[in-house]
Amino acid sequence: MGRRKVEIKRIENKSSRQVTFSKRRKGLIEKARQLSILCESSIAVVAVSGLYDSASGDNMSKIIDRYEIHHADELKALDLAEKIRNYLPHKELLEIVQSKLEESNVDNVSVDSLISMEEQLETALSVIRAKKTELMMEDMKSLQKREKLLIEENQILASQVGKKTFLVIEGDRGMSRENGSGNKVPETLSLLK
Amino acid sequence: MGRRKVEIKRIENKSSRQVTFSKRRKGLIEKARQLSILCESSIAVVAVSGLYDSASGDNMSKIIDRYEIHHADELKALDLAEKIRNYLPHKELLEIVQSKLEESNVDNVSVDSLISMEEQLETALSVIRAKKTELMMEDMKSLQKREKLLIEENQILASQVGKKTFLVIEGDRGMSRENGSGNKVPETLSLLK
DNA sequence: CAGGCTATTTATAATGT
DNA sequence: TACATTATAAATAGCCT
Repeated sequence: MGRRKVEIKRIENKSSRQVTFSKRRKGLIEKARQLSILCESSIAVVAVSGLYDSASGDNMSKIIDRYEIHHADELKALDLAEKIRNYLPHKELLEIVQSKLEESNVDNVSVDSLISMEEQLETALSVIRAKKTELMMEDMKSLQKREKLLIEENQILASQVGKKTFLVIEGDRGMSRENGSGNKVPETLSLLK
Repeated sequence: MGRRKVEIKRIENKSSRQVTFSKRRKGLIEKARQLSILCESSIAVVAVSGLYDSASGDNMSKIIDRYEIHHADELKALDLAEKIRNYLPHKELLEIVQSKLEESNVDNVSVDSLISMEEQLETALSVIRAKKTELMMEDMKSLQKREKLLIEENQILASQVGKKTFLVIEGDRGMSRENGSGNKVPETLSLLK
């Protein structure tokens, strides 16, 4: 529907991608709205763009903040700050089209359809949660791997200077609870201090 | 996009509505899929059509079954069976487009975007839940109202025949737990038995 | 009713401002 | 960088089978 036909594949150029996202999102929402009115249905559209731009350092802190990482005792991460920079924030949006939900009267609205929607959203939620956990676990593993390598390297260096190796970890589970909002990434870990 | 322009308002004719729902639903899903690929985003579309056809009597029983009604002690309903028939089932559907969620690697997928999506679905859920509760409350109120009228009427009749009025309620909270699946609506209440 | 078929309307890609 | 324009692709309303 434009000057030329476009292939459906990832748009590499970042700004074009952003522009297309805005335009098509608008279209999608409008279509959902129309459908909900025309066919008296309840439609939810949840779109999260995966635009990984403009990193802010304490994003990961917030994530850890909000979600207790149950493998925290395995999280003996080196250079958490660098890792954090790999987590890029995103643009997000939520649109819920619920035209029908407003005009209901007791006898002809199906409570059951709302219950279905609830259940379906629950299903969507569990998919999202499962994927989130999986990705976080992957991150944990890669952190552990890097840590292990660095510890080894460190031990070699330490033996060369005839000193004992200390690994000092601050925070861990509770570290970003207090200073997680708006500040720079705290120095969470010091090696060989 | 058709032979003529259509106004965006409820389609009264049931079968046209159904046809339009199918066609436009398909279009909506396709749009969502394209957007998710083009812009590397995660999109969930949840559509519940509000087609209130083909009533089955124990629908309400199932609802009550699944959801504890905390106002059950107010639920001194008369003729629950009739009420149940006002709850009509529906067609439902769920489509989750998650093309991006599949091809992630640790460093360039935003865990945070998944968390956002989770949070947004939670938001959508609470809207749905709130509406569900509201509708159920409305139903409870109307049941109570009808009950009150009937009790009054009943008392008048009773006094006319010089008898005392008994209101016997069976089940209540737990009533449909055991026999809620596939059976006819149980006689839950007897008046003046 | 489900599945094609076009005449049209609508969405939007590229471009202009 | 964001917003308006417009040529073109895509969606779909009404028909038809």
